[in-house]
Amino acid sequence: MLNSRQWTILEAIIREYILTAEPVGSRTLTRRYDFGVSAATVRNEMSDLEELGFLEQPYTSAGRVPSDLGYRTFVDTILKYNNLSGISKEANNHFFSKRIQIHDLIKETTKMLSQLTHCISLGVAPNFQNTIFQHLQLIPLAERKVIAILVTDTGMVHNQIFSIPVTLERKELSQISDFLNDKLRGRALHEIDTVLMQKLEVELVNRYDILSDVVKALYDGFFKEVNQKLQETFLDGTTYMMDKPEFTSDINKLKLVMNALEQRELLYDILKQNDNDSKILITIGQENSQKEIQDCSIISAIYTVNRRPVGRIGILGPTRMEYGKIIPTVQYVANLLSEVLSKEDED
Amino acid sequence: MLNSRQWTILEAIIREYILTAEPVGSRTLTRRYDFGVSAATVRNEMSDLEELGFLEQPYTSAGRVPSDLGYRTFVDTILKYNNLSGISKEANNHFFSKRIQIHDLIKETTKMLSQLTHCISLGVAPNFQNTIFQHLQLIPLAERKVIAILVTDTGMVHNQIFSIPVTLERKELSQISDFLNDKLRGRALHEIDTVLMQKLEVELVNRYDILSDVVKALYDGFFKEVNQKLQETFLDGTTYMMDKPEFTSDINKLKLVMNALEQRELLYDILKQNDNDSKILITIGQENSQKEIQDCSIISAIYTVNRRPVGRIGILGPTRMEYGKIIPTVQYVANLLSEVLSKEDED
DNA sequence: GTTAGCACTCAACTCGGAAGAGTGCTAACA
DNA sequence: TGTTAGCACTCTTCCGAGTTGAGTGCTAAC
Repeated sequence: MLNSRQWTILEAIIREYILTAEPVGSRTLTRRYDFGVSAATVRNEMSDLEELGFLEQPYTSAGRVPSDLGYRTFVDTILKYNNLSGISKEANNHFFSKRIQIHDLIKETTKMLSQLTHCISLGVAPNFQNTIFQHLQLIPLAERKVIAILVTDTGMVHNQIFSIPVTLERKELSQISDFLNDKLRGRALHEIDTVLMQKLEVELVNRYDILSDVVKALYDGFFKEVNQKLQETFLDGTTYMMDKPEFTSDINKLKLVMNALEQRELLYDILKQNDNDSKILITIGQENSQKEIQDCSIISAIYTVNRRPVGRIGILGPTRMEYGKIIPTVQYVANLLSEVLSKEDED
Repeated sequence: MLNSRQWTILEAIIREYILTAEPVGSRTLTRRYDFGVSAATVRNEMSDLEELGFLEQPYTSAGRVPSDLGYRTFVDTILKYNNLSGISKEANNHFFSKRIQIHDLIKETTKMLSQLTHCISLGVAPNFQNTIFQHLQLIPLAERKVIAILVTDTGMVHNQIFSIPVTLERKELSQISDFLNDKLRGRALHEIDTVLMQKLEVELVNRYDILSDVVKALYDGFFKEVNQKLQETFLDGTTYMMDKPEFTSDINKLKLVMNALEQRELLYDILKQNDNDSKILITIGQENSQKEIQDCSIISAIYTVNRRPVGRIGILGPTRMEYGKIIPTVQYVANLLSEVLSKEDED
């Protein structure tokens, strides 16, 4: 589609614009890059590239700016030829050495990611639907209040407080825990559905009195599909955006983006979208379905626990970003996180 | 110190400035308020008020702006005469009805607070040093890994994963849990100090082998003073600041403030400072020890669990803020939170 | 196909003047 | 003696005109 010279020029324009955030003109470009042709020729090529949709002109007689399509082809190319400049090795495992709680771990990881990329970092806690039931413990908390603690194979700990119609002794609760542990240990959480729970409920009621409530509460709290929506999301590095010219000029743009991100559901959708196998996911500008962030690009990567994909971590920044550096950084950090999460069991 | 007319004028200036964010001059003031004297007289009074330090002049021949001292006296007066205009009753218990997890509860509460006040809201999770040990449960997680779950009287659940030199069976861990529960139930967490733990350790070692590690890990994880520093802090509504003229004009100011608040320690210090009995704490401008936020005021209130103060929740905004409305709102929300936290045990 | 040259465009900057809000001072008044 | 009207002065803000400079598109020549 594009000849080699057009490629060269397009790439140069994008690199230049990423650096300066200023529309780039034919003159400046030929001064800094040697294409073996004059500015006039470059001018003609740029005109063609605009016609083809790779470039845009903010106004007549301004320089050119890459369009979403321009960025997209740029990104596809560097991904294809793996033309990714090495990432800064600032990312160090030291971060991870002490932390063990998943919650804090993801929090710290997103923080690190924003520090490395100078973008807003996003993260979502592991989807525990894919993890495996290991142990359940019911503990009386107060009159008719029980806390249920669920431990999964990945070392994640969830707890849920709920009310039951009668007060139960520690011992009775233990018996129920034991019963459930017996039946459920080793199962993936998503296997634990209504059918299975109802079956258990029936068995239980034969043994204990009014305890369908317990089972119901557990099901609602831990296993129900809907709960995925409630999964915790993380956000960090918003202040970095205040250094980006695209936002400093118009604080309202930034406000829109921030407001959008503060809605947990939206953030969750962003990180959940297209949750397919593609390890790294890049959406540029208008490719994002959310209007508010159509001036931004998102780069996210899957992280895994014991090779099972359980969540995403990534960054959001202006479409003008250093894709060549940021993409491998996101990938690297996601890998790091996967390693730490999978290693948990050793040591 | 100030005569009645000076008070009236000072108050009018502050109200006017809070509303408009513009320096207020004698002319505009007399047009909108009737002091029974002319603009010239007001001018003289304003001059005096400036001399006394209650007002400031951005530049010669501009209007006057309240100084920190001005705001301070204003706030003290409305506090003294309880001249607080009622808060919007938007704050509804509905928010609270479903949530039970403390973590989420504080999160939602801070969110609500920022929505009500249109300021950045701050919160710190309950200080569990003041809460009472209720139940400890040790559960094996994996080879040589144990998870400890601590439930306190306020319904807070803490968990901590740690390694031990040998692998222990569920039963053995249960025995240790039982032993510790027996010894520690009913004690306030801050009572559980090195001395007590060492005593227990000695007893334990007589019964089980190498288990001083367990005790040590528990101590480090739950009871050590230092852990207070790690207490979770919450922050919400930062986007509201982007509507305030004092920040939109200079985005760097906002960046400084945000950067400061993103440091957990600093935020923690802010909410911990002067953690005395004064239920509501107001620091205005330079009264804040942190340089970055000396253009801001902080209003925070203690929240309690069963009448024991355990944390603070509050807001941060530009010194020019609607003290008359915000102070009672913060107070109200803190009370609401206290109620919910204390009620937990019923229902 | 490439290039040099030229006319044209448009944002960004600068400068000066006018407007407007405000002050401080002085002199008169009750 | 406190209050007020008037006036000169100050300083920011706004606006418009002129200038600059980077950039484009077109044309004609190589």
